Amino acid sequence: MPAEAGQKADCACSYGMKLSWDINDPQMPQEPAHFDRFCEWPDGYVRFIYRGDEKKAQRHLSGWAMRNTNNHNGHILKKSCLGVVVCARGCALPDGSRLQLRPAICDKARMKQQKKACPNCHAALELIPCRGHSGYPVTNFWRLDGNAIFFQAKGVHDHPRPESKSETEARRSAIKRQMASFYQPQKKRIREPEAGENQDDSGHFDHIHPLENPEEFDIIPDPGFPVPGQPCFSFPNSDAYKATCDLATFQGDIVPPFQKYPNPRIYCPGYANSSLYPALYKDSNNIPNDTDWLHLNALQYDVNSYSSFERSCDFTSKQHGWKPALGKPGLGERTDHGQFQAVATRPYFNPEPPCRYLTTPPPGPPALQTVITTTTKVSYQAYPPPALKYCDTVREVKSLLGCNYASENTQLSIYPEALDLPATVATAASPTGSLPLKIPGDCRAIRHTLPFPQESVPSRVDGAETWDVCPSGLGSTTGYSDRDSPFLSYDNEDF
DNA sequence: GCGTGCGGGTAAA
DNA sequence: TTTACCCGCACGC
Repeated sequence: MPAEAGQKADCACSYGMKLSWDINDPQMPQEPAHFDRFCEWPDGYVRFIYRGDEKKAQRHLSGWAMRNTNNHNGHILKKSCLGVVVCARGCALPDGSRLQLRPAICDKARMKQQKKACPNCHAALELIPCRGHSGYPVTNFWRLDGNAIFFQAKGVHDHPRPESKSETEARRSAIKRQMASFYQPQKKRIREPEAGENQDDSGHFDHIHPLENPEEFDIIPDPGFPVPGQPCFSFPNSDAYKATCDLATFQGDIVPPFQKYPNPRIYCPGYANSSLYPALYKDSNNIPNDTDWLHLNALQYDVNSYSSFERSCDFTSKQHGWKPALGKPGLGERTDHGQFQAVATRPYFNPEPPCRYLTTPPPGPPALQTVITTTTKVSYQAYPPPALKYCDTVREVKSLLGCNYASENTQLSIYPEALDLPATVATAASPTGSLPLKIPGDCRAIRHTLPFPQESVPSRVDGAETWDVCPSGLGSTTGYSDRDSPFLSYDNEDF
């Protein structure tokens, strides 16, 4: 374990974070001596430098459902997170996990996707928008410069991980294969006398009732919170697989009778009157009025990934007192800690971790003007490099995290400079060094590492946007998929 | 059909 | 001016 932890610790401090640069810089680090391993699930204010021949980096891949965002900058590709699609009821799957689908990137496809029913409870699906960056979606920036691909993420995903792209693609391809192979015998049976007993649609479901839990076939079982004993599914019976596949596929085309529910308050009782509902919640007035809903989802959020840190350090978070928040919608704590904008605008998750350390919540929309989130026609200005390196104090936090490495096969990149709460003014990360870069909610939101008993306030370094908790590299890329193995299943392609 | 990248355009702050 | 976001288009798989 020590060796493993050490390896992860080495990866934790990405090379990109060691160097001081910002995606908006007019001049990027030239010919980096090292490159980072590709991180499929970047989270937090992280930066990576990938090799120019890194295929995944070239494709700007991400486990998160990122869509292209026009920043009117041809040199820097900006992508924003779409969030995750979940069951509106927050139904629990047999394994205790939650439905966490990957939002379709295409707007049209996404709208279509949201009209589908939960494969588990047939309730409506809901898109949980990402609000991890001061109330706005987490943004990722890609920039090709020389022989390196620079990546910078801004924001902390405040939602569970969706199904990764690779998983989605694998599942879709599997579905196609299975569909092709399944319908052949199906047609044969229809022609056979004994097969004509029930061939209509309703009968179809009756046939496959034992498998009417297609949630097993399209589930992200809590990516950051592996359920012991059921990391993946085993289906010795391939026929059952096929049947379920078809079922799920058909279900996906069924418009549920209760496609939407009429009570938006269920999303966030504390912010029911908020006019800051995400744009993607244009139809948020159709939310299931299910008293369990909020609890379930709050629980899900706590259990899953209410932040990158929990995702990577979930066990640690419990060990250090976050678990009591489980199941608590957090209204009281919201009151105690104020309304964190990023959370207040998105009522889905328990905002406790991000809020816990907020002191003066913004009464209204976040001070976005002080947060550089895009690269729109950036007016470049030279700025002095930071005096300190990012990882100077990493060791300290690493020690804090030492107890949680076993929690997940992901790596942690902790950049404690951002843990410095008072240091909400950063200069290094800003392309304009002379311009104080205030990091309002988003920076504070990631200070959820502070509950550690060994809590210490690392000396401020620089670059408030450099705090990083990233299940990066092989840990997330391989371990996550392998662990969860949701794509091993067969499910509705529409999901 | 969908993902992806690009770019025009608009609204809000 | 900055930023987010909508939309359409083209291209590739």
